[in-house]
Amino acid sequence: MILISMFILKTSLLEALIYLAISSKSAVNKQELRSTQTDDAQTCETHCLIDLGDFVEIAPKLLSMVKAQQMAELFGVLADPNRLRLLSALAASQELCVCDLAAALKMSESAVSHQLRLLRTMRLVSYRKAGRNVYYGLADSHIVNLYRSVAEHLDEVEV
Amino acid sequence: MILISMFILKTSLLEALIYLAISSKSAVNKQELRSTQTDDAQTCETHCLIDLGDFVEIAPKLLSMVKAQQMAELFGVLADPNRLRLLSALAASQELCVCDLAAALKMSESAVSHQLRLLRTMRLVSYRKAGRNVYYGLADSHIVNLYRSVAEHLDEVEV
DNA sequence: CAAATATATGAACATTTATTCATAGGTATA
DNA sequence: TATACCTATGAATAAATGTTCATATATTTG
Repeated sequence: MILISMFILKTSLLEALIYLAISSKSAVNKQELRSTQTDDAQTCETHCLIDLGDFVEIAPKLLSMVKAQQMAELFGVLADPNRLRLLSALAASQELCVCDLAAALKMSESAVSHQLRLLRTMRLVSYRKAGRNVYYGLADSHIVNLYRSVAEHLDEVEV
Repeated sequence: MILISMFILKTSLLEALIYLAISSKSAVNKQELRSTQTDDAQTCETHCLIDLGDFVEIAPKLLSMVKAQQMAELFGVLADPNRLRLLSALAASQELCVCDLAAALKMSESAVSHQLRLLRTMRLVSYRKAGRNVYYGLADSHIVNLYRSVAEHLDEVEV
């Protein structure tokens, strides 16, 4: 079971999803992790753990605040229907301009632009300016692959 | 490339993430997908697509509103740091009660209870009542597996 | 039975998020 | 150069989200 998921991760595109999560601004992580580890404040009198020693063991396995925040942000990008649809459009075509994306998704051009800015900030989309048009595409990023995997499978199952 | 991701999906836990996304309330999908296909409203005069025919081709590949919404909700569960930390705590131990979770994560018991309710609604956690305590654990869900994949890899990389 | 404990929940509040609206910047075309 | 077009962006508005606070329910213990 563990072996399987390890293997999957090695080959999978999910891999760098995680990479992204920790590579960006993880300078504070270590320090923060430690504090979470040692501090076992308790609000209730009687602990429910079968073995109280477990409490100490669990602490170091907890996601640190910083990591949790980063993972949450990552998943958060994919937690909006319109962003997913934007990605689906970009996955369907090589490049698309704001105007076409807006038309295809029936969103306002402003809304599209705003969301693209977010995706651009997260480095999920590529940006190419040509004349007065700006062409967006999927960046060579792993979240994109995650999305693709999910979307492909979605199609597969639906058929 | 496609082959690879197909294989991954077959074995992967991501698989049913998607399953979940479409299996629940996808009755409206077909109808909705069609409308998205045929309707190519255009807000801009000059399309940026190299080939205008692409526009028609892209439409059917777009995520439908319903699907996008379902996928977004799915990812949304994992888009909160405290929920991720709750999951990490439950992953570290077999079962934990509300009170211990609150203590371990330094959250109020109320906040924990609220979040657990959400996780319970999404069937991500198991619920076992014993006396006046309630023990929560990770359910055998695919979203949980997605989380696990990500979290495991996170550990791996950090070391 | 009364008091204490563990959990759940509704309401209020604060924060975040996504859209729209108005406007500005930059580019092509007349 | 003036005008039209595409995109970007700040501000405002609306909606969703998460926490706290107060309270309710249920169970155990004195």
